[in-house]
Amino acid sequence: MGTYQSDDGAWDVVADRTRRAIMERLAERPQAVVDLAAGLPVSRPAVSQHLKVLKEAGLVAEQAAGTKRIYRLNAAGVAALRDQLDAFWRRALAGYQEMTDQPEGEP
Amino acid sequence: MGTYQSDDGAWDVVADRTRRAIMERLAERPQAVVDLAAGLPVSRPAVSQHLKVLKEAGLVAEQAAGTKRIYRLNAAGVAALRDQLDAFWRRALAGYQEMTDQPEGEP
DNA sequence: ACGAACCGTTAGCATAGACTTACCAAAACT
DNA sequence: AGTTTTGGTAAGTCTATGCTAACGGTTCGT
Repeated sequence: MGTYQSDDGAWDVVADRTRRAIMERLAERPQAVVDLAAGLPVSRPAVSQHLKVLKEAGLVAEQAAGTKRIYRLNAAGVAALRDQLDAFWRRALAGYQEMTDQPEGEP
Repeated sequence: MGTYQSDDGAWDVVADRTRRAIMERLAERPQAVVDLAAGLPVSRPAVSQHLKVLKEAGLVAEQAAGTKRIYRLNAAGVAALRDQLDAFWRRALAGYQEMTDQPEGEP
């Protein structure tokens, strides 16, 4: 009969494989949608939809350049995401840190 | 026409909200299934199914105690998961670290 | 021995969401 | 002006999966 407390929509954004791949490519260098799609196993519209999600989450920023739109990672958004994931680790390992050092899985 | 390279099934495990909640509760203290379900907005079988996933992923370990089964976090598995997520960050921010310091979102 | 508590599993359902196809708009080039 | 390139959006499909309900099994207590 409990409920959740932390509203982490951030996880949903990075939960998707394709979105993570997009982020990695954009980290290497800012790219246009067509360039991203060329390196991914999905169609261009799919990439566009993912970019929309990433943009709404503040993880990427666009910049028009002729007919192309160059997407790049948004430093602030990425940092915020990292914090949110770190927050999970801090909470998930609260009072558990001491055990993490001595890895005792069942042999 | 590209393809993915990193097979990260680890993300799927933590992608679910309920599973993350279970991990956090188990970090506080090892608990039985019924206790976990009492603190979560889902039924007991749902918790059982999530625990199965977590167990197969090596994130939790069970220990029979009478009719109850006490679940606890598995230190080794949790550490491995953390490493896998960190690997994403290292890759996602390769050659991008220098920008992270100067947060310049569009105003 | 009977009942109660705890739990895993199955079947079935329902929703979310990722993808493709198709269409339309805007900018640049010839 | 017409064509090409780029890309956002809409509509529709389909798969994955999280959930509940129902059942059976095991252990403890009386």
